[in-house]
Amino acid sequence: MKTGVFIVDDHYMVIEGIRSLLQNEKDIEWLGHAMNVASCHAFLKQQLPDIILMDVNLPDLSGIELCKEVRQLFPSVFVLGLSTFNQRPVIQNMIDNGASGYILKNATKEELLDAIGTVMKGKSFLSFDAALSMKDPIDKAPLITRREKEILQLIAEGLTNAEIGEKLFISIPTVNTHRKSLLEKFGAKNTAALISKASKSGIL
Amino acid sequence: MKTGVFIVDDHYMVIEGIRSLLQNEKDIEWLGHAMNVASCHAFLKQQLPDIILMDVNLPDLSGIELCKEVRQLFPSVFVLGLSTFNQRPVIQNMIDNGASGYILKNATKEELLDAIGTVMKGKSFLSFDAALSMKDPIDKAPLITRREKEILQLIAEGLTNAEIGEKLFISIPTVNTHRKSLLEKFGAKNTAALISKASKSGIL
DNA sequence: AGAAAAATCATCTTTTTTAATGATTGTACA
DNA sequence: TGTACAATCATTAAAAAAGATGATTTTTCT
Repeated sequence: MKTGVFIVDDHYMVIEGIRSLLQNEKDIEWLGHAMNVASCHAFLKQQLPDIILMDVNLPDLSGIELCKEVRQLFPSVFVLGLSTFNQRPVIQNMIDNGASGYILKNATKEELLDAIGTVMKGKSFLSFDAALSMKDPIDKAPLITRREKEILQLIAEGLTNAEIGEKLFISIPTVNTHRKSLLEKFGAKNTAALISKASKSGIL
Repeated sequence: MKTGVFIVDDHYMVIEGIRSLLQNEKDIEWLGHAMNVASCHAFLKQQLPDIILMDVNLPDLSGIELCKEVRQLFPSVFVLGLSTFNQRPVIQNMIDNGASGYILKNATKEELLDAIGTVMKGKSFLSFDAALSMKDPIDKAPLITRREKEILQLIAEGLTNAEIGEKLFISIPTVNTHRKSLLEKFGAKNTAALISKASKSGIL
């Protein structure tokens, strides 16, 4: 019984790379690819793969949503995230939404096969170890609340506390409180460092 | 006479994808790949390719530097940048440093061959058209000076004007002047917006 | 060599952020 | 059902950034 593999990624060369890696594998059947959410939907109406390799950031921006949907509609279909580095928060988000793990785009053929095998056994595959062993510094994003995120985004847009307060119908001191907890949670000395770290960690 | 192609990219799957796309081309000889600047250097000591496909952001962070070096040391070697979207400023930087153009990682086989052919004729290949037709909003980065960039980075790290002045041996008003021209060039209302825009445009 | 751009410094005012403390009201969850 | 935690508001003060103007010295490029 072959494992049906489908891939969703907006980079043709990555699709081609994975296809090339998997094409001679006896246990794997290449079902095709989609380069956006819409065509992935279209495919799933026709046929269900065993596993979907899914880029964590698609042009539609809703890779996380897609993962959630797939897992809800078709619980038998496993999702394995495909990512580059410094996308830890996005990956976490994807796993929270039902992905069975993720694999880095610079993984070797062996790692890829290992990941597919592991996931098909119902286990999860995380290559955090590989990521951690890289020198690339991964700023892990702190957990922030809905309100804090909302305010963080407005700060990044350049609004002052007064403007944010007006927009959200809250007082300036309140905005300030959230701002301070953001600074603390991110370990940032000031707004500049805050926005910089938030950007790097993928929240913005 | 075959065209010798070498690739520098930190994503194994992209390397594999391009190899797979090019392997049956009669006019192209696959010379190998490097996943970082160091091993690219090592290769160039042994053999000179006709064209190097080079990822714009390598783990060493010095893709632009590498491009510059290669073009200076070996003017006969063409460099074609490999990029994803929203990296316009980085690409521009690479072209300013001698790259003959760039191609998106979601390009088709035809586009890739076209790009290689065009570059080998000594022309430049830019897939800006393709990029522009995408809905992905590209924040084009303003041209900033070396000094401004230096200060921008220190601001992003959370240093105050006084600290920056001390570090760079310049006065606080000077730091302020640069800061203001950064705000103006980026069209940002304040530091938060500045860092946010700079991050999005890939400068940080 | 000369023009343009970059980098430097200064003064002064206003606005905004940061810090330090304290307190109340919901609400989710064990 | 009580205990975190989130979200709200307040006061006061110090630090920092932003805005306005003007000027000099280097670099860089043509």
